[in-house]
Amino acid sequence: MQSYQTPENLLREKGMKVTPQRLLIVREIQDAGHIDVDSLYGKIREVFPSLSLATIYKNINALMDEGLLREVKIDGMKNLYELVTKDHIHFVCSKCGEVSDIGIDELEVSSFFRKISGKNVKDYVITIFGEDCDKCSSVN
Amino acid sequence: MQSYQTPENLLREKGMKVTPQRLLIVREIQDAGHIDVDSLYGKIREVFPSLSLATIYKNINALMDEGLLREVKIDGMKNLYELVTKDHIHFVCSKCGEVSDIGIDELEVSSFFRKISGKNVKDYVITIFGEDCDKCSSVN
DNA sequence: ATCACTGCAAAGGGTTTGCAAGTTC
DNA sequence: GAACTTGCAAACCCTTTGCAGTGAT
Repeated sequence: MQSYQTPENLLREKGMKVTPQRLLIVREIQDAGHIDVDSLYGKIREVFPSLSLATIYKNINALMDEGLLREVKIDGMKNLYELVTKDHIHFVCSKCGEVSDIGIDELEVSSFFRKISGKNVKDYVITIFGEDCDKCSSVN
Repeated sequence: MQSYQTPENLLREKGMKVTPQRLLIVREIQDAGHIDVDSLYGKIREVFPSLSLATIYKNINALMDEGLLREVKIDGMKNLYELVTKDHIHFVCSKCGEVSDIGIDELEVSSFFRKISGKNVKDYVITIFGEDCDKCSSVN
């Protein structure tokens, strides 16, 4: 299963060269779950101070071209990036802005939307907002 | 109901000055349903050739600040803008890129997502993709 | 040895800002 | 007449591109 691949294998399977910079970029995205360009840049520079923003962008684009990475657009936030994994939707905490994945049953969701829209739903992008995020709740 | 207000009244209710440029901007967005900045700029310039892009942006931001306008972010498309109306989700045709509104029952959708996520869903942004759009289908 | 990647600097595209002139209320 | 809006130009992101040098396979 793709989700359990090491970053290195993910890259090799796509025929991408495994450079230390690229490997760390993938690892940091994996660790973060969802991350924006600047935060990623900051983290990578702790290890490779000479790394340039252009390299971040080139890698993000290369990884998206290979289908390993996905862009996540949420209102009022910078674009985030996440590794492509099996079906999930995004939950965003209105208090702290934390984005987390919620695993779903793809067919259940498709058929729900087919029912209410009358359309043959091939794909969907769903973000739900609420205030009961794990992080905030645990701080109460 | 807000949805049936004239553009002029929408602006007055928010205490915004009703200039000819602004009025036309609101009308064009209303007509288009969903429109990107450049298309809007093109349309407005047919009537006001001297209108500047900065004015488009200032108005978009002012209208969003007043809660009259909403930004619609869809992968692979320029940002679109739509007047804020009652609950709907977006259907995007994978063939032609047409974006259309699908009216929904807000409570039904909330409770569906509460059920599958275990979260107290306060809001959501949903885009569904398919190939059976009205425009494409009618051309078959 | 080849092809791809990195890093730098410059260019590009989209959006915002400051200010003077004009408009709405 | 006060407050706001427009239009222009300049400034500001954020992102991409070109190219020379470096590194992976």
